[in-house]
Amino acid sequence: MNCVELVGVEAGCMSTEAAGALGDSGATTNGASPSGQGCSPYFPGPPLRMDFNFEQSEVKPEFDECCPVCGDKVSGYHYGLLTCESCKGFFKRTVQNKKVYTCIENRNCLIDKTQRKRCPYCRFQKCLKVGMKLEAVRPDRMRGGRNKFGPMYKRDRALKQQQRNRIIASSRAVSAPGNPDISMAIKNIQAAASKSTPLYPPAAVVIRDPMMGKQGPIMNIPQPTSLSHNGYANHHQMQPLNYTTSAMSHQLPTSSPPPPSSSTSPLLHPVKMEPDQTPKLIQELLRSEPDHSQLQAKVAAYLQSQMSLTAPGDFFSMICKLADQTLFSFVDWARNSLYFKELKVEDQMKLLQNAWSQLLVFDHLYRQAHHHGEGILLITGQTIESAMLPIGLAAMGMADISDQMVRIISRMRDLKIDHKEYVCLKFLILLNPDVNTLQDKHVIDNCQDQITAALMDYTLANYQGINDKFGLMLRLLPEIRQVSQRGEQYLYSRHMEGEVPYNSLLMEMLHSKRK
DNA sequence: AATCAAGGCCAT
DNA sequence: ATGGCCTTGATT
Repeated sequence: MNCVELVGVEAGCMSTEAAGALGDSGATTNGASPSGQGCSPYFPGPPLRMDFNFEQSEVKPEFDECCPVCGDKVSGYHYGLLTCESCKGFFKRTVQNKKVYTCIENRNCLIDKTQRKRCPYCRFQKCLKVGMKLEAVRPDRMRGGRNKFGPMYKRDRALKQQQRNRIIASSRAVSAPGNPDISMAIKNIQAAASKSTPLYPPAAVVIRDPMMGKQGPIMNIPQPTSLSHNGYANHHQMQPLNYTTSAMSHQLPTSSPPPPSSSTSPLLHPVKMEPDQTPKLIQELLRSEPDHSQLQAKVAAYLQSQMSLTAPGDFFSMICKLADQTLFSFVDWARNSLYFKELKVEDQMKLLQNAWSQLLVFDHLYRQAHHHGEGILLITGQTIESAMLPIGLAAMGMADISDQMVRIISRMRDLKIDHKEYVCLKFLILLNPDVNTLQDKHVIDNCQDQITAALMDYTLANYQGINDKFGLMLRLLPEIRQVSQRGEQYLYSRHMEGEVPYNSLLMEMLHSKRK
């Protein structure tokens, strides 16, 4: 069919058949190989088999998490929780030798893998903060055996496994034939999700800012915005949503992706250009875009259902829930999109774990770049008053990130990044061949090259007026990455203070950590 | 016998 | 002082 599939077939399916034949003759019955390598089959067809394999390979990967102290790779449970080997040793030495450290700075040093040696004071404080147990260090230094924390470790393991299963279950629900609706999966996961189908958006969706007290709402009902002339425009009529008619009536029927041309092979090397100057590959990529109005309605409905369950004024929790739902939509998009859906599940997981926060940031910034009204535009179509923005972000300790985002938004506006370019960049963020230990790195390399080539052709053909638009666009990506990493760090610190809603895909991703 | 979280060792 | 690897021994 296409390049990706062909590669996949060569690399995987053939060997699978061979393995199957071997299995019958009695070599290794059911995949005695520990972590799905060459013998992990690749099925371009039914996603069910992929999920099956996913479960198999995901039996006990406990240690793919990161150390809550420094972010390094965990080596097991140590003194109460999963930590890395070095923080285990550090904690042991500190307690055994009754060390007393002092901080030369302000007792708030950043502790990560590279800087953990810099300030033992802050490192030890962080150990205690994340919950390492002094009592687990033995006064008598007795070796071996078990301590009273054994059962706790066991419970924690079971809990983590449960969470994984839920994520897997939701993924399966999404990919199950006849049920392409991720919101169903979401509802299964979210314990408190409302059963009713709320109307969108209710007449008075108002979130009050904790900092503002009673002064006023900061989140308003959307007004018809300038969205209609950019890529977010939608060509949709959703009957139940008559509330939005005023906004909808402004929507132009967009240049919907041209009818699926009979030649379904977008991946041929020479970039084919249609009369409208859009490479065929980009047209294919556009087809996996979610319907924006449906997505907007879903997220808004979910958010509304959560309003009553969230403490009034808990601005941060609502934003987390919003991000969580957006994340689900990205996972859904990825799983159904060109290239990605053909990858091995292990690689899919790694790519998503690498890209999730960048996708959230990029999507958010792109939305702002095309929003010319007041305030911040949310995925739900609601806006947050801009007057609140600096205060809100500063209150959340994100003032510096906010500055950087404003600069990126302004550059995106200058570059006039359009929807097709947005889609390409999304793929480029997701299909990052530099992610560690990818099984099919070469395939992803190839995808990256093709999309890059198509994007360059498109941009050169359509934006001759903007000097080096292509290059400048690509240079946005490292900055987006930087913002997303700082965002992750921030989220992690809030999580440690117990302020982030638990059991979310957001947290699952945050903890999945790569490297 | 296997597991795995304690403590110990030692090159860096 | 650090941190990767080794040894130990109660629990399963």
